[in-house]
Amino acid sequence: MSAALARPFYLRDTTTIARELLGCELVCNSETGAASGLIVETEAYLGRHDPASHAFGGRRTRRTEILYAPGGHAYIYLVYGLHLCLNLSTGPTDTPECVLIRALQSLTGMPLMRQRRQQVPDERLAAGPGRLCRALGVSKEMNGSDLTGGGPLLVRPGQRVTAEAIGVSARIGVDYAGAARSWPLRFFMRGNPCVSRP
DNA sequence: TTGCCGATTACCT
DNA sequence: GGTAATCGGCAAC
Repeated sequence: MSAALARPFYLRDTTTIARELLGCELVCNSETGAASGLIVETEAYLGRHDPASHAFGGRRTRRTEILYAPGGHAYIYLVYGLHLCLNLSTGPTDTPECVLIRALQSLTGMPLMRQRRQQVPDERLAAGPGRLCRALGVSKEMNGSDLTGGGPLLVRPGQRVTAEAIGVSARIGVDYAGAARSWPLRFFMRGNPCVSRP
């Protein structure tokens, strides 16, 4: 079993990290049990200069504060009053960028994931940002936790993914962001059935 | 303090 | 295809 990705991994270019996270294993040790999956879909959010980012224009509030810390922390927030989204912060201090984890291929803890989710095929257990938080047992109390050691969340190196195997598209659900709505910042494993949508 | 709206999902026709 | 659910963040008043 390989060790968690360490700080230097997270201090680099956000788009590069979003690509390299594909094929890595995301592990969540919640109070109700552990589960993990291969990351098969991500999106990059480029902070100050990205109208789709919560930190656009350098916006700094209680919610976004963690993004200004060094990369390698969890940024977890509630959307639509119902669902949590899990992001991994990236870049050095004062660079409020992050990568949204959009889908996993479940790997360990599958009975628990099935129990946490409604009756769905295994491929759909974590096929979406809200779904994967539910399946893994991610909670908002995990917001701000350090991904590089000691916390409930961590990422391990996993499968090697070639450039040809990576699909690229515009991000999902950011139609409000003007021209940024079409920026090619969504990355996914081509042909993987666990991606949130084709 | 008010009011709008969202980095979604499930279920409806 | 359409939309209800549900509430915290945030900007404006």
